[in-house]
Amino acid sequence: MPSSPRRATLATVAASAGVSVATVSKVLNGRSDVSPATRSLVQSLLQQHDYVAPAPRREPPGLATVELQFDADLNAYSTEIIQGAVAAGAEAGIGIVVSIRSGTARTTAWARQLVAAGRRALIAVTGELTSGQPAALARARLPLVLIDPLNLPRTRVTSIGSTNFAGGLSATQHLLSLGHRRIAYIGGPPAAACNQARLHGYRAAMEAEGAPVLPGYVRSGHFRYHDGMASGAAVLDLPHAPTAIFAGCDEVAVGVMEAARARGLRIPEDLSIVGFDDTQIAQLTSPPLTTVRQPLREMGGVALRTALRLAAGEKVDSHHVELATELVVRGSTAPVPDRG
Amino acid sequence: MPSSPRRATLATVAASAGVSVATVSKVLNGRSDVSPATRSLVQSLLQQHDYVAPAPRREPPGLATVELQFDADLNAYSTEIIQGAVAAGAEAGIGIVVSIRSGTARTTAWARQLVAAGRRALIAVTGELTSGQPAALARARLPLVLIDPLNLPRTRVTSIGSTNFAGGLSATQHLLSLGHRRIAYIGGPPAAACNQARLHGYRAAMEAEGAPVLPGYVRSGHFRYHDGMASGAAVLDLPHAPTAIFAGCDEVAVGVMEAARARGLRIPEDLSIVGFDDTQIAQLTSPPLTTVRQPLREMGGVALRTALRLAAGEKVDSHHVELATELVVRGSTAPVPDRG
DNA sequence: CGGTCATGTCGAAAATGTTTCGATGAGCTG
DNA sequence: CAGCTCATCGAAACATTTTCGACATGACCG
Repeated sequence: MPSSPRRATLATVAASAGVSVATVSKVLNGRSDVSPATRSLVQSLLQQHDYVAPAPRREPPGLATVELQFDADLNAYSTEIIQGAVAAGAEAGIGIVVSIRSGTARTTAWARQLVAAGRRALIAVTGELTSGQPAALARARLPLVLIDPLNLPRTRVTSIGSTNFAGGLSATQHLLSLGHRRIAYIGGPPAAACNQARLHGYRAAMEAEGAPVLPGYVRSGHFRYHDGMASGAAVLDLPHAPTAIFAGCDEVAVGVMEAARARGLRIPEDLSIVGFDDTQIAQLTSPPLTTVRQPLREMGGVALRTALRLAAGEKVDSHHVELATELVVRGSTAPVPDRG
Repeated sequence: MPSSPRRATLATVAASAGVSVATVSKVLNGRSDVSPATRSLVQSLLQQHDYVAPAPRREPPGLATVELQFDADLNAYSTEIIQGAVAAGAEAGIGIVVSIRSGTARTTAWARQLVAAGRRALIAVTGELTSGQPAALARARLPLVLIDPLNLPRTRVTSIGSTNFAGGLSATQHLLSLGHRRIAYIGGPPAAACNQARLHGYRAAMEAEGAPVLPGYVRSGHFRYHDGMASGAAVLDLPHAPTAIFAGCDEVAVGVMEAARARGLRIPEDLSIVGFDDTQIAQLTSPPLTTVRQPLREMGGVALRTALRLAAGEKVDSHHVELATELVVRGSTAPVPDRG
């Protein structure tokens, strides 16, 4: 059949099917008043004629969305990221779709579905990527931005983080400057890049000061309250217990606080604690938590803007951006007690 | 202006603007061959006539979305709601777009924009509605579900809450059963329906037990840490200070805890505290907070499913649904100290 | 058996919105 | 002033959806 110069319309299909235009329209819209026989006839002819919906109507102004995906249940950290992304999205007229990663079946199909649903980009927070996923997303033309990725795959992906090394350094220096020498580090997953950087910052500060990292002083686990409590208990029960603990995140710090209280230790008189993140809970503890502020809202905002630039086809300046951390001194740190 | 029985069409607007249908169509589609004067004239008339795009065409294949709007910065409470809505959305194949309410300019235009962007419904959390807003949303055919609304407008809107009265009752009864008689209530905004219900539950329990509500024992403010600390301080400095405090939410409870600690009071030995919500922070305090669990995740999920039913044109069983609250006893409450 | 009624299919015509293309007139140029 | 260009606008053609009535069919009833 000679390809007609003009695109097929309902009229074309209707004529070749021997039905009215209205009937073809009904088939397209899944109306009920079409007999199954007619329906399937029309459908096959629609395919034969390569019928495609006409004029993609008015592109609605606010349709664009970006998917913000978390790896696990939301917590205080997630909340700050969401807040930042939502605020930046509002400025750009972009909606933020929050999702929680579940058993990822087929990445390729999933990515295509997201694109079809209008997502302009995907921001994955603290996620673990298999090596094939960036490729699948690229095939679907879905830009990817990572926030605090657990692992960095070999392929070039864009990621946002903060100066974890500097943060770990300054937290530890703060404790050292208060006279502490026996300082422990209770961190997160050993494989996580951000955890490693914080740990190295801690080690660097200790080494520079000539303070020894005693055996059992470096712990890992998850960035969760219960891990903090368990690791805190273990460290405090050491024969040479520390006088200060640097926790890998605020939630862990709160767990450490609880372990300390259970042992009758006063904070900060008997034990100093520094957290990391400066989420809302850092201000709710008693005493308020000294912590390394990670600009989580800004990170959410930067991730969104970066994602939009990628979606617009622009090049980004750098594959990895780190925002500055900052030590926030509150009430959970004090000079080392007289008798260590 | 009398609402016409039929929806406004391009022809309606064109007639009232004194231009052709084609011109109005061009304005809608942002074509260039319309003079600025005509364009703005038509645009204002489009608004006046509440023109909404007709037949939502064959729906795009992708996932539909529902807007989840918060009234202020996100906190632990918001996080639970988001989590519940996202989980329920994943099951239904619906994306959750989180947004934070900002200076709402023109509700009507905003609602239309949401519809155009593919939102199936709007869930507003703890928001304050002006009386015109439900009408504007209805005109745009955007179903509305409220979670814990501050005020209920006269018009019928669908809302989700929890049994605040029963929660206030059981929290207070718990304290009474521990022997407390001097119990204060530190709540949220006086006008908020949920706050009033909790307060009345408190009063009912006190009255049933014959325990007097002493002067100054009922405080209001916002549901925030600092309000809790300020009101807690005020109550604890009364000549007849309470032996127990029922706080209107967990964050306020944490503020009260801090005020108590600043006065050298031990919790729970010297002062019992009960919170409300059972957000994540209730488990992070020291001691862990006794609180009234509000099923926030379930509320988020129910709100989403209700919104989807409304969007599908189904009737909902009831305009207001309340999920059950439940007292969760942890470590912040204890029998009244020997010498009241 | 004939009449009536409900139901399922279908299309003509009306409605709605978009696009094309020619008409109009203002402003500019020579 | 003739002639040209260009922005603006609407009539008409188009594409699609919706409404409503027509028709056939079969069930049910007297």
